[in-house]
Amino acid sequence: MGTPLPRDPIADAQRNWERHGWGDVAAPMAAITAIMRTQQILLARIETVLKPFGLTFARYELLALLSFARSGALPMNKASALLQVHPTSVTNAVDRLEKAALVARSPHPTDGRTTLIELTAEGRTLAKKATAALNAEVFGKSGFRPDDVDHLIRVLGTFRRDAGDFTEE
Amino acid sequence: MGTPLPRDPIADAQRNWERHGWGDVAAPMAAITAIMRTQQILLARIETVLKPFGLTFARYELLALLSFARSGALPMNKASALLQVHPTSVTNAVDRLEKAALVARSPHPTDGRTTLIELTAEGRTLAKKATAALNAEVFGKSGFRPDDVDHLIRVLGTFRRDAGDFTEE
DNA sequence: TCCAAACCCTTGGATGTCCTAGTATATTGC
DNA sequence: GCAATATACTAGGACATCCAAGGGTTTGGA
Repeated sequence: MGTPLPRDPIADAQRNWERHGWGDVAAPMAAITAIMRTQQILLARIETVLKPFGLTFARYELLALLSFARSGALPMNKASALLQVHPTSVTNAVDRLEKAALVARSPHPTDGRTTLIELTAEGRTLAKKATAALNAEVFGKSGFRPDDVDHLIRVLGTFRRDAGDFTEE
Repeated sequence: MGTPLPRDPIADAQRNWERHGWGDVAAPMAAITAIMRTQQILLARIETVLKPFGLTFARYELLALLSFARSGALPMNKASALLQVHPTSVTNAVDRLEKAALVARSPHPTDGRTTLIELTAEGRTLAKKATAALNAEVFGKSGFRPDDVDHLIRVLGTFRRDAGDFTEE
């Protein structure tokens, strides 16, 4: 957003940590801070691409998830688990997507507690277009070298498994 | 975050991308999604550690930044630039920190447009304690292997530089 | 059978981030 | 010197995320 800084603020922070005698954790601190900032940059790029479609990243993720569901519908709690966000965030996203006629709520046939979310034809079309845009403008231009991409997937995959995201492998 | 999933949802998404003929961008998509999720996990850990201090990550970052400033005070716009967040986010954070008597606003001596933020004694003490807690509970237990930490710092550093965060190096 | 515990979704509140103005102060150019 | 432009902060609104709490539904043990 603003002008580029003359120096890397995270490298400066790492030096500050070392200068204060926290050298043993300065590097992980820098790595974690870098992850936070990278996420911010990537999210901004994604939101920029999605804006013309009237979508935010949260809503896009839900549309994309539904578009890959075999039956075309998912229970809210399943979506919450797969997207790894709080159930209330799904409620919020579905409210807005439903208002835009991109998804529809329907009662679960056998479990009265559960609500199913289903893509409308319009929602499926928009998901396809938005995905094409993201692939072309963000994922296809990530700026990461292919080996770095593989390394990120491996390292962050291990981290997420250890953090309790999933148990496989 | 509920129970761990049986399978890695990001690996599943990558397979879905490949199945739909987007194999050329499936890996970057997975890496970027993993960064988003990792950030979410790390932020949750950080917020958990900071909660007993009555701090959020945004407010902690500001306190930490001020505690490293030589003069002990920084203009708001400088803080905004160094933290790489929107000026209104700094206004928001300062409002709350000021209400908690951890920082104080003061007019800039020569530039009437500028407001300086300064740590109070209380703020400086709290920043020190919060940093110690974060070092012990989060940065010291990141779960990343030392070589992976170095790799992350390097790869994400390049990414941030290319994204226009800074110009050095 | 029946009631307590577990589960699912929604509402309301707190935070944070950004954007778009709007106000006030500085700086620049004629 | 004064008007036009630039800069700094704040106000209000849109979104997203989480937590706590509430109401409806199902399940399972006494």
